Amino acid sequence: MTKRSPRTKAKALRTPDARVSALGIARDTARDIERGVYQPGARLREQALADKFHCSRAPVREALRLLESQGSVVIEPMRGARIATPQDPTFYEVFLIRRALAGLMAQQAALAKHDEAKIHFVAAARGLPARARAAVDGHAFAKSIRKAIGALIAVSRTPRTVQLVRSLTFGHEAFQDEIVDIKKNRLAQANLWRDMADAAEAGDANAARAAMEGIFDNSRDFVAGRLPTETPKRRPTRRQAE
Amino acid sequence: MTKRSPRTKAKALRTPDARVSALGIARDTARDIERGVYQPGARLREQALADKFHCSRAPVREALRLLESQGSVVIEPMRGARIATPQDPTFYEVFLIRRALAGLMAQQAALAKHDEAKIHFVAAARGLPARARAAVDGHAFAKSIRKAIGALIAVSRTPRTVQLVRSLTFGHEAFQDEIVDIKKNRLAQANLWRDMADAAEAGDANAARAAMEGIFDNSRDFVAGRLPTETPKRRPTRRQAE
DNA sequence: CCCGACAGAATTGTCGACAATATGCACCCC
DNA sequence: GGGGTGCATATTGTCGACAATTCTGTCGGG
Repeated sequence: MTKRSPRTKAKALRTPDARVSALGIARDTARDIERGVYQPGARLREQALADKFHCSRAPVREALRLLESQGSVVIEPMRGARIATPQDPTFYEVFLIRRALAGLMAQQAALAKHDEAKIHFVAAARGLPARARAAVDGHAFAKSIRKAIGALIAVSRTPRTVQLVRSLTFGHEAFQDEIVDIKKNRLAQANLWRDMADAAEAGDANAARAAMEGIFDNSRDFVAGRLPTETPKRRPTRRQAE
Repeated sequence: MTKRSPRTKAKALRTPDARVSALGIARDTARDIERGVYQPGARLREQALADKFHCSRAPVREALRLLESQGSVVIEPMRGARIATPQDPTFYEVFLIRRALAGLMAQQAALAKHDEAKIHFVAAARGLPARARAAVDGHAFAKSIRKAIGALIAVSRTPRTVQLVRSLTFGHEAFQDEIVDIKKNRLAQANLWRDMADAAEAGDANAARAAMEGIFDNSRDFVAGRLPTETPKRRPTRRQAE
């Protein structure tokens, strides 16, 4: 007879755009960055973003701080926010860091108990070899890979690691599509994902981590061959606003 | 010609505390957290910090966002900021991340070529067991550990990783001194450092990483055994400010 | 006696405006 | 003509106030 009346009190939001808060702005802007709407190094003026989202500069500032912590934006005191540039001299080191953190995720996924998320991940990873053979180009297969990554994120339960990897992936994910564009790499990576799924189901953390690191090593062989030619080390333009 | 409006060029700082900006507040508060001024889980009310630093709430909010990105503070929407506690889900995850990144550093140290930095690191690490036996308390030994860490940083040549680990060490290094306060742990860690030095000299990256991860696992056993007695996450809704 | 609902207080989210500082441009001197 | 200097503009940092939401203490009913 206990009348469960949750304290939902008719949430009436007056603002026309109900989702224009700091978090929403950060999410939308992050998506824009991911989609390449802004050039690397482009300035993000607070007033412009405030006008775009029909709000004040305060939530925009919060959103920019959030994006900075995510790594996709760099804020310098009194000089504003800019899109982060992958022109770091530590490009290869970032690759190694991502490798280590991804290995941690695989390890945690293997240690996680068997629940629906784990079953989903194992299924997604095991299906990759078949998709690698069926896919005619790298783009379709990359989509499947991203699905498996999403399942891995869900099962590993390592939000901070995911956040860290995201902040470090900027400028690197461009290689991924190229890597799986070669059928040999595609199949090799798919098989490693399958190995990871087997290890995860068996609870073998070391094997899962080794498989994940193998995926990165497979990519590294590809990336290493084309990295040395990249050292522009100059600032092409000064004004890249908007 | 344009109109001439001569203005005062004198730089006059009106505020008595010239360095009370968001960054300064973040740094000072981070130091306070490190020194244990705030209890883990204590709330950080914006107005209280604003009063403390004689400024408005805006820079305080910026500082809190910064501290959140560093992991020493947890912010929940509409519920304010709290000092991060080991009970927070991300605490152990941060520990694992540090473990993975430290393993990467050891790995890179082993792969580095033999130069003066490597010789220095190997010597520093090999000397730890003797120092562990000679040290009468944990504090002296912790100093030797820090020296070895400095040598490892120099030889591994992973500045980005070091920066990342530094940003994640908040609230964790407090345990380190306690861990080496027990002689058994002290000796175990020293021996693992020695193993790491051996592996580094032999160029065995996997062994070096395993030794480093062993050091963290040794610490984890200590931390895990002491955590349940900390705070039982009940409902300590009393005033925990200041 | 315990559970749910209500009102008050406390705290956070957002806003518009002002002050401080960096950037860009024209001018002046060499 | 080139380089340094100073001002005008644009952008960021900060402030005080209001609105929205959550938390706390109290009251009434079963």
